[in-house]
Amino acid sequence: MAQDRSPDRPPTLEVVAARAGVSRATASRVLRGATNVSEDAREAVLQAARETAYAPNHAARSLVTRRSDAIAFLVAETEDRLFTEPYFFALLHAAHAQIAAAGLQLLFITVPTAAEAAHFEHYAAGGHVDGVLLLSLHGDDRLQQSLERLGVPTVLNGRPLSGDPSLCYVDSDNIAGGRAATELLIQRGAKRVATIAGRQDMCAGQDRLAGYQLALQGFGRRLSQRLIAAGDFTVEGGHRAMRRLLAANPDIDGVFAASDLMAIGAMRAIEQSGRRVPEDVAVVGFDDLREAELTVPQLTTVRQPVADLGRTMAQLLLQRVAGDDPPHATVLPVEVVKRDST
Amino acid sequence: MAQDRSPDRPPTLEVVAARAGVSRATASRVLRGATNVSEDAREAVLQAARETAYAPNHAARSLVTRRSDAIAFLVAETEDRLFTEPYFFALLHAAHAQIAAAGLQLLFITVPTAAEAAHFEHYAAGGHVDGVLLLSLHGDDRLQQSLERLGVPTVLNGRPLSGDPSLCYVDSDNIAGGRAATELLIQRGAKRVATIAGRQDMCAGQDRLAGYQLALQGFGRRLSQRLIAAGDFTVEGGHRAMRRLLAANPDIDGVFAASDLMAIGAMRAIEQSGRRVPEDVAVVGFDDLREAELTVPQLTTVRQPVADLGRTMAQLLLQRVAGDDPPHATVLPVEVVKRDST
DNA sequence: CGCTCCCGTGATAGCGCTCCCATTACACTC
DNA sequence: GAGTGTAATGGGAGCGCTATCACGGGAGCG
Repeated sequence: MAQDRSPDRPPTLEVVAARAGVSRATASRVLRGATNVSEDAREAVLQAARETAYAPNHAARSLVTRRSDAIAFLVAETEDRLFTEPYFFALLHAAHAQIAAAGLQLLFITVPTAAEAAHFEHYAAGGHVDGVLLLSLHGDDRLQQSLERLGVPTVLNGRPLSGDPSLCYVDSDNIAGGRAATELLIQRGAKRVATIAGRQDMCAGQDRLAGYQLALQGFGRRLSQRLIAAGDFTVEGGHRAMRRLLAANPDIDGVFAASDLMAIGAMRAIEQSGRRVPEDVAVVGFDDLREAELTVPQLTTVRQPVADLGRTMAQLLLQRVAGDDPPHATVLPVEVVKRDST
Repeated sequence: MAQDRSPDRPPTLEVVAARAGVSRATASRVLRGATNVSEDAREAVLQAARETAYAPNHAARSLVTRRSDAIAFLVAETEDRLFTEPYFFALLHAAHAQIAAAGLQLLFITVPTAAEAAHFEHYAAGGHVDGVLLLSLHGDDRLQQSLERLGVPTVLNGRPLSGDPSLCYVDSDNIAGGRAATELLIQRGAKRVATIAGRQDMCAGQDRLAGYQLALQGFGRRLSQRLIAAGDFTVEGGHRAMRRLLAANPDIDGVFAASDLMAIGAMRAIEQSGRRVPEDVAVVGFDDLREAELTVPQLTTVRQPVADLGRTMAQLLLQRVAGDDPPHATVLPVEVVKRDST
């Protein structure tokens, strides 16, 4: 029965079972870690598997169990900028560690266009993934909604823009971050605190602005539209926004920028206007990029728990794949990193 | 025959074939794009597939074809630092685009420990991946050698340290880059050009140093060990190395740092010594990180063709998976980006 | 007109695994 | 000693697909 197979074919369960002197069914039970197997049989099978360097055929298993044991890490984003951000690679790393520890595979997939998103939906509907970790800067959740409807559990990074409470997501506490950053400026004595807001089509941009406003209200200050400049999360955008702010309000002495890159642009504009950071204008950023330590003066900023974010997303997804129903909204705390720009 | 199946099961080939009024075999031929199918049959099948939203079952196909249609993106690296580098995410992105265009899946896998590497080997031996894109900063090629022996084609990012000519790799032209950087310094009038070398257990570090030496020789200058400082690719390492260099050779007027981060540290040390960049000491880095544009003065550096690297790796691997035998060594040109530090 | 040739097609045998069910062996009870 | 229960095992069907082979029928040939 344990006759040799065609050349170079990996050993099958059949071979292992024969070698161990048991049936295929028993060998399968052992290798799956099922109960109801005698100690003798277990050891014999394990040894036979070791000797033959047996590796279960994933396709065959998947065919019958109807599980793929694969999770998709889906990047639904057109911007190439994404791929120059260490943030996402760190997220991927942390998520992968969890997924791998659970014995699943991680498929990396990008769907830059709507057509490709539709194709993925189709693919997922075919049962090729057990779940999806979704990355979409814009919190666009149409794809997530479709996937959930198809019965594919998903977890989103960031709050869904639609606010659909049935969707599962993990986010940094952008509101608390914006608030803490602004409060720090006020506590350090800033009288007139402006903000450079991020893109308002992203929930991170919205929330950080909301945090800024909450902080001002908390200190009983009036909100002024003149102290809010629109930015786009880039260095240039921050630079332009700061110039506009200073032109309209020369007495500004504190700025919360909704990203480090914008903060860097803002610091440049402040210095070009003849003012000093932090003596004349204090600056706080958001993200804690590596760049934040390289600026002169070093940038005070808000650090996101990136690894935690990835880990949590993966854990929630694994729970959902297993049939649990964990909380849908998870918001992780951020941390203010005080450096020299305040 | 086209009877309904159990609830919520995706449609099978059987269903599509019945709907199109042909046999499973013919439907399979159409969907695989095989020839020898009449135009009528083709259209009928295609339409039936569209109507039923048919998605082929990957596991079933894989089981019989003995191909997984999956490529592993394997990160064999312990350093978490890796995951804060935009370099690798950009590489992953470019490689993925190629792989996806060829209709294959990309598995993201990290093997930080030897045990996990062994486990992956085992897994790969089971025929679960058709090929491997290998990332190992240290050019450690034992894993690559094992995989090739198992019949799993691999392509490495970076030159294998062992120099084994049977291994397939893609690398930036670090030697030419180091040479061009050093030559630029000389052409701009530097008389005494030092280098801060990268880690010598990585081929990138070795090659960039070799390029520096070639440039000096090309200009008929004597090589001096006193002008070579050991660095570790970090800001702090660059800072320390530069201090040592200046202490031993106060007349240095040009420095090639084998990474931008080290160049940033070096610039800081130069300024702390009371010298100016570039008037007293010109500086060139390597990598063209985003940080290079943010320094004051902006850093002249050597840009690697990251996207090209990823794309080329994927293309070569796909060729190898298809049975071709493309050239084993591919070295892509780098480009000097001139800014204000020279 | 009979022959070969070949194109398009359908029937069918698995790929390697899990799962359901039947069977065995061996206590234990009355 | 016959009946009942339980734990361990084996037999076999079948997951959805591809690949091999055999077959029917029309074109081309002598």
